[in-house]
Amino acid sequence: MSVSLAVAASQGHKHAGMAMPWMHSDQGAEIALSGPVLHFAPDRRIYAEGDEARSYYKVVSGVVRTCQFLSDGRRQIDAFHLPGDVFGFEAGADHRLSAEAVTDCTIIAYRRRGMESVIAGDDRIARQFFSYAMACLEQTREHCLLLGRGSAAQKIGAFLVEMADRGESAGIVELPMSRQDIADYLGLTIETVSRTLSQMERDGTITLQTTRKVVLKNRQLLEDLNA
Amino acid sequence: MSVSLAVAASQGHKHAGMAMPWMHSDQGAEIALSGPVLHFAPDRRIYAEGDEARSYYKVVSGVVRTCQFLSDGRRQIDAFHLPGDVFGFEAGADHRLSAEAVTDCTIIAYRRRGMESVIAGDDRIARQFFSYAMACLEQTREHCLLLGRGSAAQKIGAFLVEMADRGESAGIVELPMSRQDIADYLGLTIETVSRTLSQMERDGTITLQTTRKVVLKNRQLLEDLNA
DNA sequence: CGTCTCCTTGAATTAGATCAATATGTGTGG
DNA sequence: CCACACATATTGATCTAATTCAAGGAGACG
Repeated sequence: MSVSLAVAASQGHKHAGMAMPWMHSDQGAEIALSGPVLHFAPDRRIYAEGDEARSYYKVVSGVVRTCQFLSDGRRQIDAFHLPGDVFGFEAGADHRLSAEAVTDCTIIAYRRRGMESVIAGDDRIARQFFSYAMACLEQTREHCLLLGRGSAAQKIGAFLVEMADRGESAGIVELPMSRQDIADYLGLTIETVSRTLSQMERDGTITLQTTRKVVLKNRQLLEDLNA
Repeated sequence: MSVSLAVAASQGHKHAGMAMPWMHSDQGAEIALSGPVLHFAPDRRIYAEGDEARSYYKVVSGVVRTCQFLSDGRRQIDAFHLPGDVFGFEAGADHRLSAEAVTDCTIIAYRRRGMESVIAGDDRIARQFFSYAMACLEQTREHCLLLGRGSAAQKIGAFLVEMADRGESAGIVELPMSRQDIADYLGLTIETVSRTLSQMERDGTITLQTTRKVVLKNRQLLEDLNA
């Protein structure tokens, strides 16, 4: 019988190092069986900024966005979370970001209490949590670099390359999110996102098979836009 | 005799919880005696992106900036580190950012080897390292929000409030860094930084006693610019 | 077939960048 | 102390990339 990762974690005896929830392991099925499984329809809120951080989550299928809202109604998307990614992991008592379903999605919740016992009880796991936090930090810094310094073309280029790297097939990028989502991730407007993609298609850098399916005709060119 | 924090850490027996290096404790003197102490003149490099991360550091006096350089010669400053702050802390083998002295400064280096033994040997310390990483993450996300969404006035306003909160005296903000540094932190040009500050002075929001000394006449107004 | 939402395109506007002087320091040597 | 040089900062005049405002299309779905 397959023991729940969350339970294994809270017991703190087992070395679950090979199957930490943020590792996109091949034992997906086992992990999928292990925790409380939740479903969300597009644009449904998973948790809000300020909610008590009782759990953290792993995406099984679909896509989740984590974001902050500003008083003027604008939104900054911090990250898109694809299957295998973990989100909602907090040091403090509350969530600092909101999380919402981008597409229909299935996620597993892990009790946070479990996490803390684990850190107290297992060095290897503690170090992995630490590494995970540092990885997030690095990713966020990369995002800062893009937001602070990039032209629209640089931002879109970097975004497409990022999505290509995270996706299955190398050349064809499926964009599960709307233009508005992309705009809010990159600090642009939907019009600029749309125009930039159109321009790239005219240049022959990409092909837009459908609005949400992009073929990278010249990936090198996209990469060269940045560094 | 006062035991070096770095040594205490590498031995991993003592509970140094109350004096973790990133906590700006009152035992500054003790800590200052404890590690290898280094001095840097303004604009001197402390380490470069890609250097092996043998140590992490704590600012004793002066100010340090951590930054990334782009191929086109531009620079994104990730953070300014004031006395008491820790920087150069990495999960991986290498530094992902460069660190440079903004002003004349004194810093303490902590052997990284120590850190790892500590994490392995002491749960409380492991958790504090984790918390530190998460705190950095939160700060970086805040920075993203500013970079992605702010107008020049919002960025400068937030920056002044941030500096005011971190500094000694509430109303008067000493800016140890150049306009170029501020520009590279906020994703602006020096001209825009200068113009925005001048405009704020004309509005009566601030007074520029000297170019590096700002009086916040109406802090509330600066805060309201953002959220 | 119509309605709704999302996306694209066009024209006008603007915030910030860029280019170009000028000014304000700040330190150095006479 | 002054005079000079050099770095840093301010200010002004354009320029431009991206936003805003305003229509149109293109799919999805009942």
